[in-house]
Amino acid sequence: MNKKQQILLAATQSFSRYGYKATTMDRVSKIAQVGKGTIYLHFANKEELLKEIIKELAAQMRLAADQEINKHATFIDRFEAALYGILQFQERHELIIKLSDELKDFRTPIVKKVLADFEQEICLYIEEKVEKAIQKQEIKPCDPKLTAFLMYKTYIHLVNDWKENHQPLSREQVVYLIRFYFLEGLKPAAYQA
Amino acid sequence: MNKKQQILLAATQSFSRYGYKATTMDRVSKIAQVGKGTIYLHFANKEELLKEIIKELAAQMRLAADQEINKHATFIDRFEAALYGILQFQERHELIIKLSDELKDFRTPIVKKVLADFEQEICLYIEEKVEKAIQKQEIKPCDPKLTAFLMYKTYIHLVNDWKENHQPLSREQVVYLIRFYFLEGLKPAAYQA
DNA sequence: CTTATGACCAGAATAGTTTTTTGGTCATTT
DNA sequence: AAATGACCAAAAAACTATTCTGGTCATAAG
Repeated sequence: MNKKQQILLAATQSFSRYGYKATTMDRVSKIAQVGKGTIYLHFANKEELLKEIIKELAAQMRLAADQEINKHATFIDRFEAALYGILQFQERHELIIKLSDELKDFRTPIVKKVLADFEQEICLYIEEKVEKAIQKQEIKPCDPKLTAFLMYKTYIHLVNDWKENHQPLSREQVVYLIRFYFLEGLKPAAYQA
Repeated sequence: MNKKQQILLAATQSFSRYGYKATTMDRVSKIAQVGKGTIYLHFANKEELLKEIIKELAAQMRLAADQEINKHATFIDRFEAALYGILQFQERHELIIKLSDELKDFRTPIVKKVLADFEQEICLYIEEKVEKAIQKQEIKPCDPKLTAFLMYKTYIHLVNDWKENHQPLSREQVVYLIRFYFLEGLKPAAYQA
């Protein structure tokens, strides 16, 4: 029964473990215990299969963040809560990390496009929240698109890039640091006046 | 006469225009109007030639930044001035940009290493300045290494990555934005108390 | 004797060719 | 109507032949 779910699960597994290129449709059908032709009853092609998985992942992250957000009143608390919500997805992130690594080794245009879409999806989400916060005067006026872009990139740097040459940061540290740099700023209180 | 300078100039030119891989030692010797063997009297090999060029570039940037810094009294002014100083290097940056692009297309370990060294060089420089500023209590206490890392990355994002999908930012905008996000923070004045 | 050179060579990169793999189809089965 | 897997064209990989290039060094110039 529900063959489509089996296929999605199998594909997610294989993409996460072996990457896009090294995942064959044959293998997916084997893992899903489904005829290869069956995959094509549900997905137009390999690219669409990956796209759908990523789309679902983005939707789930959005949902997780929104749920956390609703528990808090002030922007700063909501901001931290949303970050926590997203950071819970550790295993799900593995797919994204695997695809990012793949992009460094091979030049697979499909993977590049899918990841770019994912990035834009997340940035748009952050952008929405930033816009609302500006309207409510919970943060200073700023370019929401640019702010979202920098927040996302900073998040990636703290979670992924920093650990390449240094001790990796804990979830708590990441949340603290983003709050510290984006909300508080480095200027000491004495200078504020 | 001063053959070493001729070689450095020729190599810089060719590396900037064609990248590391596509620059042949033959071509460098031709441009420098020097026998190929002569290059090897001054540089151990192709890698060392690039390294030396990058090292000099880093030193020049450091000097430019320091000179600007000395003209200003407060950390914020010095910070902006140093950024301006570095941003003046437009043409010099072309070498770095070319090498960065090359890294995306081919997997040349030497280029990767050289660029990583360059990045670390700049981060170390920023780190020094941040440390001093903390000591003088011109900015809040923070991890200097991490702060330098984020500042550098943010700078690169604003100057390079942002323009891939958006209108490029002017020098003035970049300086303003780094100041805005790193020093001021998004938290509005009302929240400060 | 010191400095400079470019013909030369081994190994790397590239181009060309053959073989294998794989995304996607569709006639057949369930 | 839903599912399958043998099948095929096209892409990737493996292999080979050819060209290119970093680095050397015997020789030349100063």
